[in-house]
Amino acid sequence: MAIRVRFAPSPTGFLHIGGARTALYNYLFARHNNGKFILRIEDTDEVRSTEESVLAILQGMKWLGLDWDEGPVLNKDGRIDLIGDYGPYLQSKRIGMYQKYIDKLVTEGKAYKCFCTTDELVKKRELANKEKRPPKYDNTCRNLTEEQIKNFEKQGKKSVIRFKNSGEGQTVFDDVIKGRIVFENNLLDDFVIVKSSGVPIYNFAVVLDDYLMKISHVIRGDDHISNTPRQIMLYKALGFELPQFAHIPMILGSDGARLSKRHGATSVLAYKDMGYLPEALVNYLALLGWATSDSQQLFKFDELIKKFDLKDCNSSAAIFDDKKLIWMNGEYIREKSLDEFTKIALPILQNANLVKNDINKEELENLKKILILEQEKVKLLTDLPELFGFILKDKIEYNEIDIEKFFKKDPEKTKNILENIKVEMAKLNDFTTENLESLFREYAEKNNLKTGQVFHPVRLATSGKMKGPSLFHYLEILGRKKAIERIDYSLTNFFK
RNA sequence: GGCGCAUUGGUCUAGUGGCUAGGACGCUGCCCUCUCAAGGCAGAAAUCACGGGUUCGAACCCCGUAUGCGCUACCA
Repeated sequence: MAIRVRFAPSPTGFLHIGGARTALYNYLFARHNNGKFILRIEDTDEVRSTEESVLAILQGMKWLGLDWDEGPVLNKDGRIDLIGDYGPYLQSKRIGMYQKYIDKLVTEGKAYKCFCTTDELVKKRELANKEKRPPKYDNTCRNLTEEQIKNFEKQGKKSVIRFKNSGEGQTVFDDVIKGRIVFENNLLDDFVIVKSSGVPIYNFAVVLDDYLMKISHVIRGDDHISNTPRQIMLYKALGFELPQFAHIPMILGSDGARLSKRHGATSVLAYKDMGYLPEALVNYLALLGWATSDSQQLFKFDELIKKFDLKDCNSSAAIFDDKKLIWMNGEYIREKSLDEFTKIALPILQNANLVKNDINKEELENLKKILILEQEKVKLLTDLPELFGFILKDKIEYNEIDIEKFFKKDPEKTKNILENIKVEMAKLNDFTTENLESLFREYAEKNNLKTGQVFHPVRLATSGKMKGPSLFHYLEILGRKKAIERIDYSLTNFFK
C-alpha cells in the first residue's frame, strides 16, 4: 500500500510546538518511506477557525522547512491555492462530500437524528455528574418514529445526527507506538457525528477525510487515543479499511503540565523571533520523543529522514527544555559558513539600526570580518546586536561596575597606561592585529606589567565591556581613529 | 467519578532477563587563554516511581498501588 500521511491542524491559532512536532514526524515518516505528506486544514469549528490561522500555520511549516505534497499552499498573491488530487484540503470545503455517507448511515439505521437541545443535554449531564453516573447520552431520540421526526421538523426543531453505538464488545487496535490498546464499547455513548448546522463533528470528518484521501498512517498526538475507538466504530460502520494508528506522546511544559502560554512562547514563529534557527528547532523537536540507539544528538535534515522510524519513538510525554535547544542553536550557528551566517545576521543587525539598509559590497565584506570574530559564541540570533554593537556603533556605553573594577582601582597607574598606549597606537605603522599585539606585549614587558594590566583597561576603554573578541583583532577592525577617540573619551570622563 | 496512556540522574534519552545502568543538555573543577565564549579533560548527579510476584537471576515479564497527563462537548 502506498504510504500517505497527513498533518491536520485546526486553524484556531498559530502552529505551536506540539503541532510542529506532529507535523515533523509525519513529514519524516513520509519522506523516509517515499510516501506523500499531506496538509489538511480541519476548520469544521466554524466559531474558532480563522483564515489568519491558516496563514500562520502555512508560514510556520514553511519556516521549519516542512514541505507538503498536497494541501493548501500560498500563491504569489498571498492567497491560498489547493494542490493535489484528493482535495479540497480545507474541511469546510468538503462538507458536500460528506452527505452521501451521512445518508448511508442513517438509512442503514447506523445513525439517527436527535432533537435534544443543548440545554437539555447540559442539564442531564450535570445531573449525572452530581449522581456520579457516567455522563452518557440517554438515547432519548434513538428510536424516534418517522412521524415523530416529521413532527419535530415541522415545528422547526433543529437536529443533530448521532451514531448508534451497539455498546457490545471491545474496540482493539495495535498502535504503532503504544502497542495494543483495548476499549470497552459500552463505555461510549451515541455520540454526535453531525452538528445541527449540518457540519460534521471532528471524529466523523477525520474518518471520512482520511478514507477519501487514502491515508495509510494516522500519526497524531496521543490526546487522540481516546477518540480512536469512536473513529474505528465509524470506519467499521462505513465499511472502510482501517489505517495504521501511531500516537505520539505529548510535549509538556517545565512543570509537567501540558505546554501552554504560561510556559512562555509556544508558537513556532515566536521561536524564529527569539533567535532560533529552524534547523535547530527541527533537530530538537525530532529528538523530543525519538532517539537512535547510539544516542546521536545532531542530525542533518536528510540524516533525520534517513534514520527516522516510528518504531523508535518513545511512548511517554516529554518536557520541553529550552536549555538544550539553545545549545543546539549554537551548534547550528557555528556550523554555518561565513556567507550563510552573514546572510542570517544582516537583517537582524539592520533591524537594530547597527547596519544601514542599503549596504554595498565593500561594506558587506567589512561586516563579514566583524561577524567572524564572534560567530562561534553566538547562541541566539537575538544576541547579535549586543555582541557586535560596540564595533558597529559610534558611541558606546560604559557600566559603573566595570569602571570601578578596571579604571578606578589603581587610577594613576591605569591612566598612565592608557595615555602611553594611546601615544604608541598613534605612532604604530600599520594598525594591524599583529602589530598591535606586539606593541601591547612589548609595552607590558618593558614596564614590568602583567599583560592583563594593559589589556583589560584598553578593552574597557575601546569596547565598553569586559567580554568580547580578541582585543587585537577587534582593534584592527575598529581602526586607529576610533580606538584613540574612545581611549580619549575614557581618559577625560573616568579619571578626574 | 469512569476509561485510556505513561513512569530510567534536574531535563531529553539508550537499554527489552545477566552491564561498574551508556550518551546528550545543564551543573562543578581543571587545561587552553588578553576577557567572554568555543574546544579539550575530569567530576558530581539514577535505591531504573513504590509494593508484591515469576525466575538461579529483573530497569526489562506478570499483578497491584501511587503519581502525572489525556479523553469523557452540536472543540479539534
